[in-house]
Amino acid sequence: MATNDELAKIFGEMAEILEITGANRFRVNAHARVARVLKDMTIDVASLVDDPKALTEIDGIGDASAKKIIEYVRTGKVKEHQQLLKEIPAGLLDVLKIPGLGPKTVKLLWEQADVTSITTLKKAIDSGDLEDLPRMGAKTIQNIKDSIAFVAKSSRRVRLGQALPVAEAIVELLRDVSGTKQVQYAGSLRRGLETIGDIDILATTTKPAELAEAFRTMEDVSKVLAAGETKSSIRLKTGMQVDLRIVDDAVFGAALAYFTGSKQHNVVMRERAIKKKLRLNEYGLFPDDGIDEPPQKRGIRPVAAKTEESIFKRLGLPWIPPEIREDRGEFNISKDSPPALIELADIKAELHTHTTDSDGHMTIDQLGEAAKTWGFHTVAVTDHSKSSAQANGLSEDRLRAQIDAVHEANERVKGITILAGSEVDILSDGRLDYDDDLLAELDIVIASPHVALRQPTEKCTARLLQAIRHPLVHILGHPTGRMINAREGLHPDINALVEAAAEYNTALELNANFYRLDLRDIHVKAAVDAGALVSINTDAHATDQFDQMRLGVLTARRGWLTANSCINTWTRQKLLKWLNAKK
DNA sequence: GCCGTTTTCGGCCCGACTGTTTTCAGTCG
Repeated sequence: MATNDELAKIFGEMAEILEITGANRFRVNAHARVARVLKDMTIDVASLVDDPKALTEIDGIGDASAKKIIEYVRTGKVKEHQQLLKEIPAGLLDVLKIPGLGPKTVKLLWEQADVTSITTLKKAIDSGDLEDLPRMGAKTIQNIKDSIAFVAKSSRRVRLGQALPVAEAIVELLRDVSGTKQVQYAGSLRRGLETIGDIDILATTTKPAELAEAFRTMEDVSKVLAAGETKSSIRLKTGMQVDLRIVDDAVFGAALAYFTGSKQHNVVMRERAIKKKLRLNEYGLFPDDGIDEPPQKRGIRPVAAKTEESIFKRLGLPWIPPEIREDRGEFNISKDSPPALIELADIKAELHTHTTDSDGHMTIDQLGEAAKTWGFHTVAVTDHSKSSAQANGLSEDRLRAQIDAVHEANERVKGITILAGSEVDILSDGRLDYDDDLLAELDIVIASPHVALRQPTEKCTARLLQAIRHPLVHILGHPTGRMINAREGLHPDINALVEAAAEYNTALELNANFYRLDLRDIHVKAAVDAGALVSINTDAHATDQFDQMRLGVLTARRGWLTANSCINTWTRQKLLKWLNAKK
């Protein structure tokens, strides 16, 4: 979906430039919203340009944006975007990305100190030119210096699987501080986003000063960024930022909803409140009496605050799971029958693992025993195929020997079914790495792309479709091959894949490894909408990696997946029947 | 620039913290 990404970038840049040049802030927001909508779409926006009505029917895209989208698809550029780019030096957009510097300050730096890039900003700081500017004291200048150094060192968002254990450790630590009542992480982490910008933690306590102090003096803190009465903010030595909010126990629900976000979801929540003559903030849902001063400061009692449920209910909504609070349709779900999103406890089988026969670190028996401790009824051995030489992929003879070994292990390891399978490479032309005769001997076949991960959309879509349509393939493994923060991977036409998957009864894998999470959330949603089956697997190479299943489940929930559409939740009988239908 | 269970025009979400000010602008989430 290259067009969507390109256009999202263009609209994002337009929003940023408009912000710096001081345009109407609602116009700025409108552009930023179009960028977000385009990024979230799985349909190629280029396929809609022949029908302008289809474009403007999308929430957030009006006549003006539709015209620009059509212009881009037809001509490869947007005139207004080009004109805006000429209005500011290109390097100024990098300056805007420095934490603490917003559009107002960037404009000031540019107009009054000739700052046009991070390089010229550094020079301006060193020369002392900034000191004469309004609101530029020694502390502000030092903060800018620190932020530049920070951005240069680590501007990346942290992967979910790395942030989650850190947050859990901090929550545990704070829970043990005297006076603490409730502690929970919120923000993008609670929503299960694939990467996390910073960790938000919410707490209630009878001793706020002690809790804040304990937080700011934790072992791995490198810098205290803020130290207020209710908000503390720190940076860890790893570069991750963590915010702690201390709130009153009686308004924990309101605060939790507020700090869980997403920002877009919250905006819609507050707008809904206003329509009902109410006012929503992190202290609760209040009657709106038209007075500007915040109601909680005037002693007005909220109509809902203690729990998230009470707030949703008062706004005429069911409790919405955090993972789908993205303003991607969650406000349309039925109050009486909200979707029953999949849960970790629903998972009864792990269908993608590697043993010491290829590049894994566990034997078949160890794999079986480990899977049992997770309460699974079935686990599949799916080592790499011969082309994956770097991963010690199995030759035909070695695979045949492994099939026998799996059957023998099944006799030894009681209480679980171990399947003989393979993660067979999808070669660059769409053929599989083993002949059909051998694949037919396996209990389960996962076909995955490992090479040629830069193929253009058309070519890789055809390649993956060939695998989906193959009569012996059960699961398309990690369909895009992306590695979060490291490798783009393929950009196939996801809608074509999910439709074919539904038609050919082939499951699409949601690989739960925290580097992959592939399918990603919006791809899962596309699969759900198309009625395709999904298989969540850890791709475990060692017994301690089964734990990553929860990351896969979080991502699946973000894609609105329910248990019955996930083959890993099925009973052994149902699963084996489905697998055998393809032999 | 977008949108409509009071609207095709007139609105468009809310509060904490910092660093600078001497009552508040700017940024962030």
